[in-house]
Amino acid sequence: MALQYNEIVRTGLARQVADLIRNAILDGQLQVDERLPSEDELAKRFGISRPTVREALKVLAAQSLIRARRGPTGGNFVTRPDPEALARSITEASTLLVGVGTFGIDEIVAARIETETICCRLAATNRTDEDLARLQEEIDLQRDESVSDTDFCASDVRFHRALVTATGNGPLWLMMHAVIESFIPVTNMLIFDEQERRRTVDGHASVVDAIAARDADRAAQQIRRHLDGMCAVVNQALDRRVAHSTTKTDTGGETG
Amino acid sequence: MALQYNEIVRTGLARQVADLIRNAILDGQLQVDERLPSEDELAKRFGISRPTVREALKVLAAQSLIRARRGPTGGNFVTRPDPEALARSITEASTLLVGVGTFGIDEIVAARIETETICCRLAATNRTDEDLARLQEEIDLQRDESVSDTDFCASDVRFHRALVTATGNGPLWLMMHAVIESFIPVTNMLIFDEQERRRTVDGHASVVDAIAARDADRAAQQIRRHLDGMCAVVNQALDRRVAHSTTKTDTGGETG
DNA sequence: ATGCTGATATTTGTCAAACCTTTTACATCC
DNA sequence: GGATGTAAAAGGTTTGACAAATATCAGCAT
Repeated sequence: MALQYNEIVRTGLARQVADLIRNAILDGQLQVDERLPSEDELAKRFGISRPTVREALKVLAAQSLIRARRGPTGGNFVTRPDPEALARSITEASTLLVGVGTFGIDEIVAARIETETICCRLAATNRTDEDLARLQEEIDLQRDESVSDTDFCASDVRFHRALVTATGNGPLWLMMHAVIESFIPVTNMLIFDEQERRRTVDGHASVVDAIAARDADRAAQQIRRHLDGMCAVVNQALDRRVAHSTTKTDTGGETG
Repeated sequence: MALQYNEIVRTGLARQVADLIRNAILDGQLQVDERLPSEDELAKRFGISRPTVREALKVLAAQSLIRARRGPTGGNFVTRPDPEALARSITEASTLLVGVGTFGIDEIVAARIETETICCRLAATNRTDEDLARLQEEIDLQRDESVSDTDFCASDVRFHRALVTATGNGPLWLMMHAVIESFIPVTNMLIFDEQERRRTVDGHASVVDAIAARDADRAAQQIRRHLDGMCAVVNQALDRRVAHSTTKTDTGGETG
């Protein structure tokens, strides 16, 4: 028989084991909260050492697919997928992407305008009174001129988060988290000054007014006006930066 | 002095090390493509053993924050964040969320309608000729009645992916990927039959016509009509399912 | 001089066996 | 019966070694 050159496995053992278990979870062969065999057991079954098994399990734990508990009733268990945990990890990774200049500011602003318009429409329709109170709370905080710029920006993020929550739409909430937690700060960082604070909070207030009245069209119109205004300021800031950097080489991140 | 009950460290060593290195990367203390100290070196510096260091590194590698290479010039390197890799991991996690019934079908459909409307508007404005060709290619494939249902659904996913790409907006592309790769299949699975195929491809064709003409409003209107129609079919399917399950207990997933 | 070959050093990958820590369950004692 | 001790089970960590990959460089033949 001619020699078979295929099927030599070059991926690491830990990686293979992690993939096997992950697929078992994704296929539903392992149910939520089900306990995996003990690490010793897994090592024996796969014919590899326990440290290697542990590396594989750590990978899955890092992806929040399993969690470990010690003790006689302990072990590694399949975790129920958690939107919040996923949102956190998306935010983290997305922040990193933004940090290295993967996206252009113009793209980010455009994405914000479009997606947040949606949120306003849906929020106007589906909001509860608690959602409204939550939004108003942030506006009140933002009107307080004694809060620091840092706190103001944090409140800005919370405001937009509350806006998404008010849509009552889980999938949308998940999608928007990356935007809110990583795109908003990068926008704010670029444009922020004293004067902008008043403009920002006024824009927020108009939006909430429309949402309170359950007027989807007006809410959409208001957030659009707010963000278009912000867009203009961003472009000004970018122009200034370009003007300043004409003499020296541009070290800023570029759109990939 | 009264006994201080505060904070004894309960997190594992591997976890702590992973967090330290992760923060160093996120803070920019470790640049992209920079090499970490060797595993032996890290173990010595942190005062822990190498397998523990490796568990920590595996966690970071699982999050695509670092990659390892062997050999004299090898080591663990900070990776450039990759939108594609992030999109894949979001898709995987999102699929799992959908699988355990975290979201209701109604929510998913609503999110699809709103977000894909955006995509159509932007695609109509920003599309290139290649984008258009890509979209048309999938439509031609979908018109072929000899392709299997599985292939048809795969083409459906590719169509919507091409739609997002045509917007030319990176951040939006990232956000939409979760929708496309995990929300579309779950919708299709529910409603699919022979008759739907014709309706679907006709809807797609109308959308592409409008995008070809760079008519944003018509594109938005067409995708909305397409998805509203789909929504109706979904509701019918759900009603049927409810009718069938009135005798037995409902085992379906609920909105969390 | 040039180009291949092979030794070497470095670094990650894997293994084995043990010990430590946490947690539960059960037995024990007052 | 309730507090307390004890054993067992499981993950957490350590140690030390060897295996595999791979860049570098000396050496050799052309």
